[in-house]
Amino acid sequence: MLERTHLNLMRELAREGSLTSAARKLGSSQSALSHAVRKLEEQLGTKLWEREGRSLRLTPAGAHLSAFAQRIAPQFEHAEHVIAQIARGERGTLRIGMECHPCYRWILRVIEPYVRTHRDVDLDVKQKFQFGGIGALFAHEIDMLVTPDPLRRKGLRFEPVFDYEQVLVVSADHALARRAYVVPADLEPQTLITYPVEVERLDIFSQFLLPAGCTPKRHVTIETTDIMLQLVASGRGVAALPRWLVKEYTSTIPVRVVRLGRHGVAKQIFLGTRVDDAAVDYIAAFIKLARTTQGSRKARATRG
Amino acid sequence: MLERTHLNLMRELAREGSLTSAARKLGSSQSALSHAVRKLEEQLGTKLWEREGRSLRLTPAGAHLSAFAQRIAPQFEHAEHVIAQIARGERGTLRIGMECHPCYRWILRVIEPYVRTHRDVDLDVKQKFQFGGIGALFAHEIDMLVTPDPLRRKGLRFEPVFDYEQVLVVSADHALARRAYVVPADLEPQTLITYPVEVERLDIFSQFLLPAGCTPKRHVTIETTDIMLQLVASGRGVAALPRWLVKEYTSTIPVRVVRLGRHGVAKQIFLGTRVDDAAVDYIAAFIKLARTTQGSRKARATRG
DNA sequence: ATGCATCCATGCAACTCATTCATCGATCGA
DNA sequence: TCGATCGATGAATGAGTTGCATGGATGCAT
Repeated sequence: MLERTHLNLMRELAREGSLTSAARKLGSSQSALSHAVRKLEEQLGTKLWEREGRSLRLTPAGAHLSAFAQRIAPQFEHAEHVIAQIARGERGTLRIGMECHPCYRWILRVIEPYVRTHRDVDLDVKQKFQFGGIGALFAHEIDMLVTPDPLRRKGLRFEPVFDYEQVLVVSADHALARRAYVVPADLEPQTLITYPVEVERLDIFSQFLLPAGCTPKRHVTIETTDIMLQLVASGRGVAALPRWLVKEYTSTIPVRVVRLGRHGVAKQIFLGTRVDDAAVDYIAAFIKLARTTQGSRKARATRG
Repeated sequence: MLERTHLNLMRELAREGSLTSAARKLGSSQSALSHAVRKLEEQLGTKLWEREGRSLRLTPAGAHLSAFAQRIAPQFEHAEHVIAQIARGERGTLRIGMECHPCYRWILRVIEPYVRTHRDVDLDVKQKFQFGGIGALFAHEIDMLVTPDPLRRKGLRFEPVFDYEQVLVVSADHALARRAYVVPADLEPQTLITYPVEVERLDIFSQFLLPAGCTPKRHVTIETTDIMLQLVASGRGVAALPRWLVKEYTSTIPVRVVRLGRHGVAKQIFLGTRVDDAAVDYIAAFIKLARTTQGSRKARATRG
């Protein structure tokens, strides 16, 4: 069978033109190479070199094999290099999973500087998981889960990277627009607009309305943040979104934000990873970058 | 060092998902594969597979290596296949060298059907040689020499494949146009047009004029047959060309051909090859095809 | 023409390395 | 809980590779 050693042999022999010098280059003996060529020729059933005086000349079959070696051998070397990089955690694929709509928008702020400094890391962002984000993490379907709901499990690690406040969004001329804060009962006559996910995963329900036993008059769902805010601005309903996310739109869409409850609804974004990957450089680097990115814990601390 | 066996191992292991079944496919034992994986992992300095219950899962490094194997292993198989074809003479590169202008035109007739039946043979036609056609043949610069001047040398074989007659070409209204044949002295008042090669290689000189001690009034050279015949047609001179070659133009250019001497000047085209290559199928096939191609010996024999 | 340096080929001995066998622990399904 | 199956491991075996010594061939220089 054609082996890699044969490729190196053919390549060096073609380059040097003699067994003796090729042997020197390959750190072997002339005899070993002579034996090797002979054996390979027997295996392939054809001469590869024709003895020409006291040097060698490639046969057509040898020329083909030599060209093959010239093309393939460097790929082996490159593959070994890349695998060494992966082994050192300098290169890899970071597959990020999202479990909340606003997370996507936030993670872009981290990804942008990350891809500039980690050119050898391929990024892959997924949003749908058959068995939920945690399951995808366990099944190695993704390497990092961006979520506001950490679920402590053995083998996983969740790191808070971003504190934010979930607020109510209303139109500029809404009756609640000038209130310091709203209470759950204030939302009972309202139409509530949310992303189309299970109610249990909506903070406005799980952390605000349901504990008080309240429900809005109507509940409609919208995929995109843009359109959601357009509807809110036109007075068609109210929504609950991260304060920082709404801030990105207030210059173009006339909406106001109001605190949910006297003390507000505090949220965090967590990055979930497998503890096995704690030593992987480029994953640790992403978490570190996320922590120090604008709008993260640190930035907010200086603001508060 | 990453070897081809490792490629097959990774490929089969990734496909089968278990050492045991991969071992069956590879005709080896589970133990051998286990040892091999372990050793490879030590060499590369990284895990390639993570034990998952009682099956295996690829690590990032393993996934990369597996993808590499998936890409490269088939190329090895293809290379072995091609080399086997070359060994059987079913595939190769036929480098043909030309030593005369009309040869090129004639060889096209042979090449055309040849490339249709020998799709695995690359053809290469060259016309300039540092040390002459014979030298190029010896130096393996070409594999076949098309020439009217065979030079018997040890290690070379020349096969006549085409008989033709060299004739004088004159304009339709030329004084010599109606002669049955011309003698050397007839050309002394003429302007002779030839290809731009050494006089020794021009049959009209070496086989007709020089033996009789004659020279034409003027001697001019032209690269292309087309223009040469145009000049002849306009009465600017006479030329000596193969009869079959002129015949290809007579329907478009008004010229006449006249025999050179009472018995004509007979010529042959030879295919020269190295005797070492006599067993190479596709070279032998070319010679055989050349012999039976229209306008060759056989065809001429039927013509009488 | 002759000697010398250099090249490749080859036989044999030594050794390296991959493979196998036998066995163990772990896991999964019945 | 038992049995089947999977991968891991250690020791022994043997095939295959390597190196040494040597011989024959070739080309260059004297």
